[in-house]
Amino acid sequence: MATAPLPSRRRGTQTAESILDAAEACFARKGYAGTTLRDVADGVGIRIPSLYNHFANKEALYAAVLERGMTPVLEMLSRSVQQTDADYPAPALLIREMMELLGNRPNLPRLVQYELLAGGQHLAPLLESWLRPAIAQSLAMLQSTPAVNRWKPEQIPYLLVTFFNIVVGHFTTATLTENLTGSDPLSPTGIEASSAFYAEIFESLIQAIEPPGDSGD
Amino acid sequence: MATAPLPSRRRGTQTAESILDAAEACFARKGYAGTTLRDVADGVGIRIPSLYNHFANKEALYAAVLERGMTPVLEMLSRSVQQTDADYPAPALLIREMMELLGNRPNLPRLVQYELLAGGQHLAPLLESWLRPAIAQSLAMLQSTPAVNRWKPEQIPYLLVTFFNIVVGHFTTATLTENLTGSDPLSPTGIEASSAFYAEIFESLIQAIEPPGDSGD
Amino acid sequence: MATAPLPSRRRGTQTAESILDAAEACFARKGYAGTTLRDVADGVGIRIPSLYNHFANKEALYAAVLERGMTPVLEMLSRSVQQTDADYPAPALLIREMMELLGNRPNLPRLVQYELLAGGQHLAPLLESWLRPAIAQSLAMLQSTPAVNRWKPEQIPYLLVTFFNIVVGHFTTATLTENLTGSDPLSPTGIEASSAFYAEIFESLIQAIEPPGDSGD
Amino acid sequence: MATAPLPSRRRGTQTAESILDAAEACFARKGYAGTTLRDVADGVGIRIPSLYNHFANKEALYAAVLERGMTPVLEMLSRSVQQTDADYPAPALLIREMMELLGNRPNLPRLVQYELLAGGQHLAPLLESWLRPAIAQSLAMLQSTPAVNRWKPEQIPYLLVTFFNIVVGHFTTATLTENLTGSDPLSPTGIEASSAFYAEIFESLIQAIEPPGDSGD
DNA sequence: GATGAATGAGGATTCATTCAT
DNA sequence: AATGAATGAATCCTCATTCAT
Repeated sequence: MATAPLPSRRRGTQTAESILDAAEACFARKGYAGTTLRDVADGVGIRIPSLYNHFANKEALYAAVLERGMTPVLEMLSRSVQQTDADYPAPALLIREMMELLGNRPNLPRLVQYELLAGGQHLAPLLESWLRPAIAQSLAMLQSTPAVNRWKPEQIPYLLVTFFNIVVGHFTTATLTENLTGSDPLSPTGIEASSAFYAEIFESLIQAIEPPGDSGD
Repeated sequence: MATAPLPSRRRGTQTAESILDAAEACFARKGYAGTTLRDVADGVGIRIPSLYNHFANKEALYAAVLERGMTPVLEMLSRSVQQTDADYPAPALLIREMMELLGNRPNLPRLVQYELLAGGQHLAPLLESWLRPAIAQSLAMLQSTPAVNRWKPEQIPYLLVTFFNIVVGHFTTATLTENLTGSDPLSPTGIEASSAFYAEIFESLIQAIEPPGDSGD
Repeated sequence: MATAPLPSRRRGTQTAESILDAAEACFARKGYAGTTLRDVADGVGIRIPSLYNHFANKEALYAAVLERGMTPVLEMLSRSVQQTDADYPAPALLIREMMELLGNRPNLPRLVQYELLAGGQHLAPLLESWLRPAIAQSLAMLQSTPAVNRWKPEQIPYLLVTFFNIVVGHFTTATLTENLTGSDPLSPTGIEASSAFYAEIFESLIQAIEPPGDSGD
Repeated sequence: MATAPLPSRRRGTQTAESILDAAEACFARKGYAGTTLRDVADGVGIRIPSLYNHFANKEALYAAVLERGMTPVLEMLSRSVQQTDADYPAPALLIREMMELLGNRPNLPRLVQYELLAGGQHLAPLLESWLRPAIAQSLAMLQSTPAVNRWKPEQIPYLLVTFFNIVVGHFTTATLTENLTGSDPLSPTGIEASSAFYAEIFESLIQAIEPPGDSGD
């Protein structure tokens, strides 16, 4: 009875959600220009004009996909940054969490990569409200680690970008990687192994460097 | 005088080259689906049908762009790998060389990224003949470094992918990076600085790790 | 009032029918290759893309035209054949009926002739389900006429083809004929006169032949 | 030595002839609209612009094909008509000769059929100078046969058209016929058999009709 | 909320033709 | 005589969008 007619508000919302699902898959797979509203409508099982009952146009649909997809990512980022109070393993932990999140939503990194290639115009507003402060704090955090004696301050942003590229690239180069290793880097196992690997790299990079001349080789 | 009459055959070849130039820029900027033959033709300054005097269709043009663009990269890779006989700093050197090459052809990494997102179907044949053996030797090379005691054999491919992502990502996230740092990462200075940075990271990662403590576990 | 709002579904169906009408005229006049979708759209009074709301593509439109046009012809043929039980004047009657039918749909013979010249690929499926059995029975019928002592069994199919050619050719050579006779062979009068003529020819050909040596020539 | 370099005049003529050959095949197979200059050039083994060294344009090429093809047919017709002085079996003989000629040039009937469907505009000038008088005499000839008591004068032209359709149709319905009989109606055997068949029909039709039983009408 | 129908704009591709070489 | 290159015009078709139902 509770599920019977479904308050039409809810049903509408559900349709919109289905559209977002289908659209996310399409945009992630083929990019904005490569995706047609027919692709999306077919994915939902409705006709094209129905899409316009839920989204103003293709552009708005794309923006909605991006926003819905980015929200959990940005939330995690800001949350992770705010708990800097914890001792220090946050960075590596963040990478693991991010990898896990993206592993469950593998469309997102592709979406982001396409968006970046396209100029990132749609990402800007989202980043403006979320990532900006997150990055600021992230920088602060990084500067409080031992790495501070290793990397010059102006290199810190590059360190961030580097890890962004590693993590996002993990998903966008999946076919290539699979071709190389023979195992699927997007499978739970692959995600697990590689997130450990990336975390280790990260930790290694924020270690203080051995003062050269010590016991060295 | 040297350029005066231009042995007619030459003119055709030059047109084809101009088309490749324009097409490379378009495909790199907007991807395959987002690029219009009108875009390309306008870039060359000819009419659309003229494109068909030089390339069978959009697809063939794209393939030609990719091949022409990838050739120097693949050549460098294979060359670099073959000179493994040299002592050992090859890896870091390779990164610097690659960054320099890509810095002069910033379309290439974008082209590759778009292509990877699209499934890499067109990259496959190119990689098959060049990168495959290069990678094999590259693995061998890596395994002859001190890192061998640090990374498990099955992690080595991931190390490669990681650096691929770092280097390619440097170019595809350029706008984002610029937004973050305020300076253009694609300028000669930016390329110089970041290639040093990435090389340092790389060297750091293939260092033998300090046995934590000393006698280790 | 009867034509006022038109139950929307009806409107679509009617458009499709108008398209078929226009397309039939075009294809009959200029053949498949010579017909452009612009011709058809102009004939209907709609824009070209609207055609695609009703037919998948030019090819499908052509197939639909052919099928719609051939159906009454094939139905008549099979009907006519089935009533073979009647005494015997069926053949001549069939020719008259066919001439009358085609006289009212003079596009059809031209359509068929164009199609045959093109290889008859689209006619095959239609003929397969209708004409095949019809021809079988037609042969049986012919063999039960006095002509049986005149034409060898293997000539019977040629007799059929001959009449096919006479009837179809009547329409496709109309301009030539008119040029020759000065009167329109496609006018009701022309159809009437020539169908009598062809029927007489047919009857004459299925008469038993005079045993040569009778009353001489 | 006589065949060595081939006086360039001759060579040019030969190319033109090759073009006509290829064009004839193309036009016969696919009609005017369905034939592209690329088809023709490919058939000859030259490039498209070279066609223009021999024929002003597609239209002129088509006219030349038609004229070259029709000439022997029209010559035979006029020759055949002129020898009416011979007793009388001319008609049946004409059919046999025509079938033999067309059997060796099976492109011609298809060419003519396409041309008729297209309106016969290009055939008109040819017919004007040849067929017109031929037909006049042909009518006279027919009227001097026993059939004169059978067919009304105004039916005579239809008799001619009928045989035109039978003969031309034999070639244009070849695929259909083959499908029906299992043997190729365009093979030497098929031509031989069917031309005998058509001749017999013709003779039968120009016989005086047997006054059915009584003393006639 | 859903959809059949219509359409302006545009997209890849073909075609006949021209021209310089 | 032959042809590579260029191109205006057209062709088939797709796309995003609108609107009446």
